[in-house]
Amino acid sequence: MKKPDKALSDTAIQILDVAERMARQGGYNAFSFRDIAREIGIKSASIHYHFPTKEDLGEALVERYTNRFLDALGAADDAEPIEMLSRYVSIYRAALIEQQLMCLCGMFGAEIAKLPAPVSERTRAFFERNLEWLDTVFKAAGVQDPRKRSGEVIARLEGAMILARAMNDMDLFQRVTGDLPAESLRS
Amino acid sequence: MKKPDKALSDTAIQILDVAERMARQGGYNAFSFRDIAREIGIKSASIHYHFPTKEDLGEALVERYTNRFLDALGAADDAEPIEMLSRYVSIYRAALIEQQLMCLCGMFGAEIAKLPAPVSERTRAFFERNLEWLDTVFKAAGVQDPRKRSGEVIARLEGAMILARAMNDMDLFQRVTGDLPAESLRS
DNA sequence: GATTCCCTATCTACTGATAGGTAGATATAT
DNA sequence: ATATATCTACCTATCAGTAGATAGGGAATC
Repeated sequence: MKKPDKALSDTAIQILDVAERMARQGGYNAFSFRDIAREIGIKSASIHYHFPTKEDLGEALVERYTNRFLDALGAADDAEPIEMLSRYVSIYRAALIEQQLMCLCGMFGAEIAKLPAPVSERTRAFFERNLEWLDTVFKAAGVQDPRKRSGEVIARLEGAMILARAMNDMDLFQRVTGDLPAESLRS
Repeated sequence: MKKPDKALSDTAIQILDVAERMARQGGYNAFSFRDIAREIGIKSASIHYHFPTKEDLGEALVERYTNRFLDALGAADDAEPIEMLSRYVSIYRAALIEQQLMCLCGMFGAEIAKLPAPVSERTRAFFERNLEWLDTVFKAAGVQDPRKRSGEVIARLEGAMILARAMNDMDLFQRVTGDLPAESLRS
């Protein structure tokens, strides 16, 4: 029997979906209550019922994104390190290629100096938990300085998303990250 | 005898300086004519005299940033590849550590889907010229698939800036990019 | 030498649009 | 009756952008 902390209403989910897409296209200042409301066919005042302030909405956005991300990753010891790293890369690739969107936390990470504190803290937590997950994988693989490797992996993936989108060349993401799993396990 | 295309007035330079800092902190929507004007002690209407629209200001921002960046890089064959790559990394490091700012084009690259076309085009041109510069270095070093290596270098540096800022841990940038010059020249 | 004209650069005052946010009425369903 | 969810109507602040007045400095003309 599942017992979610708070069950989100359909409307709340719609709001999050639309806001997430807008945020992942243009950043924290690129989604507005009015735009979201217009797209899902309600009034902007109604959004405040579900998310009292924009800060709250931003927090909920990062929270859901982080949970989904970690869910998709699964346990860091589910399989061999090389396979776990391939899975890690494929999640970024899917976001870029299939959704045609930037990573939400990559976007917010770039803007972090101007985000409301609760949002920036959750963004930091996203990266912290990703680093920990990767650390576990690299430790299992017996590499030196796992934290360094973990940072390299995240940096290359976030940077590759930006570069591929800026160059409007999604193949570039594949070229830049294709060998990442094997390379990052080299001693 | 130097003959600059257009000499920028002191005020125009001040506007660009303030706008660049704001943009590199929070993105394209994080600088406003009013904020810039307030900081340099003029009225926002006066900014329109120097830069008619925000789009024009954004373009000028990326243009100046790109020119300065390429100037700092110098010719790609100035020295040995390993030295040129070290120089490349050090320019990013200086921006992050000394200025405490994100790369302007890394920021705009993330937001590229929502930028005015002239700004996004110039942002793309920044990366194109950076890739070309790195290609030249890697070709001189005789590595295979220079474009792939160039993409990896840019991706790792832009991503490392985001990660270090998000984690509020500037040493992380150093750890993630410290070996980059030597590593990227390995066959 | 004084006057006229023009260019640069700024100002005041304004516009219409949009931002996030609030109060309170209303409808629906349990 | 109460809780949920939405609405209308409004607020203040800010956004980019415009029109037109003003001031100062040359340079050319008288």
